[in-house]
Amino acid sequence: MSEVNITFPDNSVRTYGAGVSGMEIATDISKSLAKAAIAVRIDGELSDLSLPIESDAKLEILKRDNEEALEMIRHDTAHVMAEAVQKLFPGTQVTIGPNIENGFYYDFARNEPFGTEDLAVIEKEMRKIVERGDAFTREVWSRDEAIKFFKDKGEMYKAELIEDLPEEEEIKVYKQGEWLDLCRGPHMPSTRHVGGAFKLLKVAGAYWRGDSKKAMLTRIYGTAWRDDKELKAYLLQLEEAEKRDHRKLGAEMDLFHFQHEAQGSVFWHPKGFTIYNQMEQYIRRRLDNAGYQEVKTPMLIDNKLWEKSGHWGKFRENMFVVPDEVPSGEDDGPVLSDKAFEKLMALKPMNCPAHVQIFKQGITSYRDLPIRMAEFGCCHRNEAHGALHGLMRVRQMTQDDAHIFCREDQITDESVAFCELLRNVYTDLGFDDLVVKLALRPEVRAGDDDIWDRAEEGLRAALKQAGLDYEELPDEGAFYGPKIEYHLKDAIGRSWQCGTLQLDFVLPERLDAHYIGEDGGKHRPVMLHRAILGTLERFIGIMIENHAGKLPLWLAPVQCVVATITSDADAYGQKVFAALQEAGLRAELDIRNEKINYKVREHSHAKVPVMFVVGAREAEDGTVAIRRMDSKDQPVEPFEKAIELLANQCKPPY
RNA sequence: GCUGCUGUAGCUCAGUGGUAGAGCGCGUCAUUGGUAAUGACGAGGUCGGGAGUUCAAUUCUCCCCAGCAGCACCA
Repeated sequence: MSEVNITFPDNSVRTYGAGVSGMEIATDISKSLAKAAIAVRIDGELSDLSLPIESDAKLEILKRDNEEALEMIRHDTAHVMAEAVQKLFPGTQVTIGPNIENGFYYDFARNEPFGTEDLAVIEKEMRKIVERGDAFTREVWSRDEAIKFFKDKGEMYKAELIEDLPEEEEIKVYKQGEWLDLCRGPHMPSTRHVGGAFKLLKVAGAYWRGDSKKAMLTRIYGTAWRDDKELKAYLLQLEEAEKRDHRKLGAEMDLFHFQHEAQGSVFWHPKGFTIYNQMEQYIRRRLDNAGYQEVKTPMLIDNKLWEKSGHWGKFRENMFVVPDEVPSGEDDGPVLSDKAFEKLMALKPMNCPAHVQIFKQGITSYRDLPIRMAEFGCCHRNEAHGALHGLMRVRQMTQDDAHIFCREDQITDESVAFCELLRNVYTDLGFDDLVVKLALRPEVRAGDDDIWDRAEEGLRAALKQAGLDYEELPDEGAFYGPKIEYHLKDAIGRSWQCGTLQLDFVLPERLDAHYIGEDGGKHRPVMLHRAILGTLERFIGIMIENHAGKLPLWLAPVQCVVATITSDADAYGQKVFAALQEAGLRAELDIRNEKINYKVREHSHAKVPVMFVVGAREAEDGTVAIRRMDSKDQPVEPFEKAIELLANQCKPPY
């Protein structure tokens, strides 16, 4: 019988008979290891403990405390859930059940969708299956056998999955007792290894293969951990994250609201609009300094321009269309005539075509390029109702938009400059952990490959020079050019695209923009569509969640509250308050007939960063007791000094 | 838009086939209190909208609307 040499992580080598399994090796080393083992890594690849090893290999025995264990626990839990569901709800078809961050889901096809109340029942059944502790055993089937088996069982989705697997792929199924599932593996030794630290979290609809034209399946989300302590910690983290929800904080802090008469559009309250204005002014300073010129263009534009720009063809279903007709003033009868649809206008969903119109006024020389045209453009997009989400996804939005008109040879420099500007802004605003993606040429595209090569290379060079790590997304670019996307995460880990840089060779062509080149002839400029924040709405939403409402001083709607302890200090409080205002700070004076405890509590809840508490002593000495959010310290300083210090700290980062 | 869940006072929520309750908030009065809730009293609700079943609907049924989660789409 031939032998295999097994090399362990500490470089020790043991020799076994060929075909030895990971479990046998673990048992050979120690009983306790065999008990704790959940999988092996053979030459870097995760594998089942039960599979025979036929040749020399590096081997690592994985236990529950390995990083990969969580992945396996979750995946195995998904299998257990699928079995439980099929047992409880016969006729339900299984489809796919991958791991996701912090958990897993499994999509099921069933005529009657699941409700939330089913989760507890399924969970109970799952615990029985775990308790039963059947071994996960692997089998390799022939393709035809597998397809026939699943079709006979009425598992049409599984059969479809197998049919679509590449020819060379082995068809593997994993059994746990009577139940089995098509699966690539690996799995832990038995269902008992799943443990008890799992919880089903929610049900939701999801399209088969992510295609809205295909069937809607029911997805069940769950989470699973090594032990109850980890599970509890995760559930607590979810709860904490919910408290940071910008919609909740927006209401509590009196920043903004939404109502059905204008769904998807923000009613900014004075405090919220203070944040908005500060952000806008900050970006304006940044843009001014970076050589941008600000413009303002119409919101309501004839659809003839949208036809020319291509939006009417490609973006119409996202637009709000308005008839260009004087509505009837009669109380009864139709408001609009039958002919109303003949003359249409649309609320702009983007600013680009309007910017091209400004570019086209007069004659532009190559010497004028690049032209960086900025607008805090108020755009409307007719988003699907289900897409709307607080400030993150709205129907009326203001972009910190700009279009850079330049020559092709300026693309790289302009892109680099933009990436650096964006990085500086994000750093100012406290985002260092952004995710950057580069969306590359899609199948259907305009422009020849040579231009695309240059465009993509230009963006890669820009990202490199800006020192940003990024992920490439093939096929995801816009039809007119590649784009860089900057993503930020909200409190519960949902990722939102904020900044973007898009190269466009198409729109200048469609709208016939040109400049006069060195050679005296007409040339097409290239357009760079770019936004740093993306939209003020979304970015402010992200800011609120990122800071849990405790915004940096320069953005805080109220920077300082002067709170008096007794009415004897009211006059002095007035004086300090006036001095704060004089220093340009956003201040409030609280001389209500309330106890200081009450005032401190209330302003703390309102997330006011600084309170100046004044009583008889302070009035006497000309001082203030400074109380900062989340701090029990109460240093006492002369009020002029305290204000000077605070004014310094309230300066915007740029 | 699709699937599921939810919709009671300004907010957070309880509750019932016989037209409603708590806490916070709000108002009035008293209280002048040293860093996260002073006390008393009071006002406030066509129980999301419409239809149906019923002697009677906030409660049961259906439709609509909105919100939430996810999917699809996207800044």
